[in-house]
Amino acid sequence: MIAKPPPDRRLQLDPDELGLSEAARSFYLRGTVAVARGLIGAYLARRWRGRWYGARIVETEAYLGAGDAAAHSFGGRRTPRVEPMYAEGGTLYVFFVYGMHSCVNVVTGRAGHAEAVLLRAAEGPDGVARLLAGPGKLCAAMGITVADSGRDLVGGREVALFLRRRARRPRIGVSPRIGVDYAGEASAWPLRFFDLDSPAVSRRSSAR
DNA sequence: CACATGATCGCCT
DNA sequence: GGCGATCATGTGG
Repeated sequence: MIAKPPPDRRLQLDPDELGLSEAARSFYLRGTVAVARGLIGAYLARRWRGRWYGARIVETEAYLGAGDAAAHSFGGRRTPRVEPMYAEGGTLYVFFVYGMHSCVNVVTGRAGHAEAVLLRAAEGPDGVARLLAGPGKLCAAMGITVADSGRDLVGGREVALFLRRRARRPRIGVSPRIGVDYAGEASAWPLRFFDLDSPAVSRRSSAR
């Protein structure tokens, strides 16, 4: 049996103490851009040996499916790797790139639409932020791998997404997506969202 | 600060 | 056979 990588111990959290409640299915069934914005300030969490580990999401990108040249599902591409993108909103889509990094996405909308939100950075306790600033680093710190691809977040007992009750709306900045220069005009679409007040954003943003 | 490069391999062509 | 939804490190200004 393959051992799953543990999350960073410093990310341990108590959902009750933080005033967190799990996101319902309906959260994921709105437009992808709305979900990408709504995920700023939410907590991605993973259970490991009975305890929760997680961090507050501060940077996301929307990928808009068949019509988006930057999306893995561009043109309706449907392969075993991409298959989870076609599942119901609330499913995880994790892929492996550059021979060494995993990246985690949250699928949005109804099954068959293949849209998703890439989680690019999160904020942890002091000193851990640098570990979470970037999609590959975020996955590594959380211990998330392609073995988690296809998992359902809703009611998930291993990986879950929590919203903060009574949260103030974060101030959100917008810019083009990172690392998709090959995608023609889609590379300029304003689909990256980040918390303007977080020091943990993966790259200091130009756009304000 | 702005590039430039290497590492490393699964996936698609 | 080529390249990528990345990252760390190195160079030069």
